[in-house]
Amino acid sequence: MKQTTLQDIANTLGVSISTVSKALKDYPDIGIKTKALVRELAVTLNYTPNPFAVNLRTKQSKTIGVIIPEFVHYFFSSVIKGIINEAEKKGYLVITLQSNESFELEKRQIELLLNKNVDGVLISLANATATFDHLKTVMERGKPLVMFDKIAKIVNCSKVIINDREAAYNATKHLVDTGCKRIAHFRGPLLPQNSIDRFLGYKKALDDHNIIYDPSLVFICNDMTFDEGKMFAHKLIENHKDVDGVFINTDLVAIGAMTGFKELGLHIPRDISIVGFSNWFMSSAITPSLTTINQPGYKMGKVAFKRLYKELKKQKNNIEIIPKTIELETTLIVRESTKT
Amino acid sequence: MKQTTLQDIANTLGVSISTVSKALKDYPDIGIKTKALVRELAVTLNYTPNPFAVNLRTKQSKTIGVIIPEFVHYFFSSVIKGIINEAEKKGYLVITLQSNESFELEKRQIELLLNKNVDGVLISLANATATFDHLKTVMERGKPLVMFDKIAKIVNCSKVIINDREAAYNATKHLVDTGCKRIAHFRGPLLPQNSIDRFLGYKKALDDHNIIYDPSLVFICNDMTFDEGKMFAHKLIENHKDVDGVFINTDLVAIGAMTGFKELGLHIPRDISIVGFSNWFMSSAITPSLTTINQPGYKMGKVAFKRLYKELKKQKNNIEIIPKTIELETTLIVRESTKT
DNA sequence: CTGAAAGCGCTTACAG
DNA sequence: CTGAAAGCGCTTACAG
Repeated sequence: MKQTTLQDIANTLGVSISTVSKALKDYPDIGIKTKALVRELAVTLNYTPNPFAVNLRTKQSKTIGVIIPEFVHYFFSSVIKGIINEAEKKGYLVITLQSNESFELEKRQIELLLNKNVDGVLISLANATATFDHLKTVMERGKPLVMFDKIAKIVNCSKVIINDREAAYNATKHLVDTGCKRIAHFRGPLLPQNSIDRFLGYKKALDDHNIIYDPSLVFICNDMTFDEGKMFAHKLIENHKDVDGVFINTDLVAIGAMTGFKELGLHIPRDISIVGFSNWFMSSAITPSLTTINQPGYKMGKVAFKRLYKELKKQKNNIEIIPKTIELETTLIVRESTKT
Repeated sequence: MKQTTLQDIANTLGVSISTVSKALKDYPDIGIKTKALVRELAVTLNYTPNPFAVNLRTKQSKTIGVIIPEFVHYFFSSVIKGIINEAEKKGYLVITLQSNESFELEKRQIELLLNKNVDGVLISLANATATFDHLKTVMERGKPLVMFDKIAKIVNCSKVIINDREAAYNATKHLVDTGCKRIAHFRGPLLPQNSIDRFLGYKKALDDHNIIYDPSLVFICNDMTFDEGKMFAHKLIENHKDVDGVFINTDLVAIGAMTGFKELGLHIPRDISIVGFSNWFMSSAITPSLTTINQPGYKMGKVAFKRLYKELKKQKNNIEIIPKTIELETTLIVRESTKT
C-alpha cells in the first residue's frame, strides 16, 4: 500500500503542492475553504508526512540517542523508561544502545548515533571510560549532550546526578548511629566518579565520627555483580572477624554479600549490618530486607530528557546553551538489614 | 561544524557528484585512480553520508521498532538487550517503546513507529490487547512484523515463543513428583495466550496424575506484581490450609507469594512448595532460592531480530514471506523452594 | 571511464 | 490567497 503524498492530495484537488503543504501546517495565508478541503482529503487518504523528506528538509529527526552501560539492570532500565516516556510526550523517539561498560563500544555507539544524525545524545558512561574526545565530538557536531548518573566532571555539558558523596556519607553515618564500630566498604571500580564519591562519603563519615579509616576493609568490585558481593563477604570475614557493618556500593552486590554472610552463619543485622545503594526493587523483597539509599532512576531519566529538550529548543532559537548540573534528592531507606 | 557532503568532495576534486558517489560505493565503472583519490579525501574530510538523504532515496531507514509491555522487567529487558545487540551487528538501530500493558498505548506506539517509517516491527503484546487491526496495518504497510513471547495466534506473522503449556506442565509435574497433593495456581490475566497456556499446562498435569482440578485453588493476578503474590498467598492459606504446592505464573509474583507464606509462618518447601516461571535473576539470589522455568529472554531477542532480518532481506529481493513460528527450549531449574 | 539529469517528498522564501 | 521554484543530499538509469 503506497503512502499518500502531498502530490496526491494536490492532484486530486487541482491545487499546488505548496498550497497543500501550507494548508496542512495551518499557514495564515491559505484560504479557509482550501484548508478545509485539503484537511478533509488528508484525513480520508490517511496522509502522514514522509519523515525521510521532512528530516532532509528540516535537518532534524526528532530522534535522540541514549547510551547506557547495561540494559538488564534495575536502575538503568528505570532511567530508560523515564527517558522514553518523557521523550514521547514531546514527540521524540529514542534509540537505545549499550556500552557494556566498554570504552571501545561506547565510542562506537556514539559514532553510530552521530552517523544516524540523532538530534541529541543522553549518556551514562562506561566504567572503562577515561578519555572523552568521543563526547566532545558530539558537541562539536552541534548535538546537545546530557550526561546522567555516571558522568565525567571534565566534560563541559549538562549533567543530571545525585550527590553520591553525601548519600554515601548518610549511609555510613546510619551504620555508625546504629552502633557499628568496624565498618567495611565494598566499593565500585576505580575510574567512575560515582564510585569515587561514594568511597569518599564513606571515608568522611568515619573521620567525622572518630573511626579510624582502615584500607584493608575496603574491597574493589570491578564487575559489580552478585557473585562478587558473595566472594568479598567471605574474604572480609576470613581476615576481619570483628567487622560489624558494611556499606556497599550497589544493592546487587549487597544482596550477594548478604548471601555470603548468611553462608558463614552470620545473622543480619545482629552480627553484621548492611547498607546498600540504589534501592533496586529486589531489596525490599528479600529477607531481611535491605537498608539502602534510594536513587530515583525514573525521575533521573525524565529530568535528563527534559534538560536535553530545553537545549534542543535553545539551539533552534540560537540561544547560547549554558551547561547546568542538576542534582536529584536521595533518601536513606531504613529496612531490616541494619539495627534499630 | 558542517558535515561534509558529496558536493564538497566533488568540488575539491573537480569531478561530479555522481562520480564521487559511485567511487565511494565501489561501482565497477569508476577509474581506479579516481576511486583512490575520492576515498582518500573522504577519509580526510571525515565524510559520512547524510542518512536523511539516503533514507529518502532508498526508502529505508535501517531502523526497526520494538514494543514491549514494560521496561523495568528482568525478562523483557533481557529480550531488548538481545534484540539491540543482534540488530547492531546487522547495521540496524532500534527504537523502543512501551505499551504499559495498555491496548490504547500499544496502538499509539504502532502508529508512531509507522509514521517514523521504521523498516520492521517487533512486538510483545499488552495484556489488554484483544483485537489486532493495528498489527494488520503494519503488515499492510509492507513492514515485516515479528511477535515474541506474548503473541496472538490469529495474526498471520512470524512468532518467537516458548511452549508455555509444556513448560507449565513440567513445572506442575515437578510439584507432583516431589510429593505435593493439593496444588494451587496463581495465573496471569485472562487474555494473554501465554497465561492461558500456562494454566492449561497446570491443569493437564493435574489430570494426568489423577489430581482433581479445583477452581477455587486458582487465583488470577491481573497486575503480575510482588504485592499480588503476597496478597494471594494470604488469601489462599486463609481458605485452604491443606495446600502444599503452588505453581505461579511469574517469578516476581512467586517471590511475593513466598514472602506472604513466610509472614504466615509457613516453611518453604516443608509446608508448601513453590515453582515460579521465567527465571528472573533474583530467583537465584533469594532465600530459599526459587525453583522455576528458565525462559531464555536474551536468546528470544536475538532470534526475533534474526527472523525479522531474514524477512527484511526477502522483502528486498521480492521473495514471498511465509510466516514461521519458532519455539525456544525451556528448562526446569530445581532450587530450594521445592522438595528433593 | 565520467557526468548530466531526474527524482525521492517535503518546506519555505518569493513573486504575483 | 495561490503557485512556481529552489533546494535539502543522495542514488542510479542513461548518455556519451
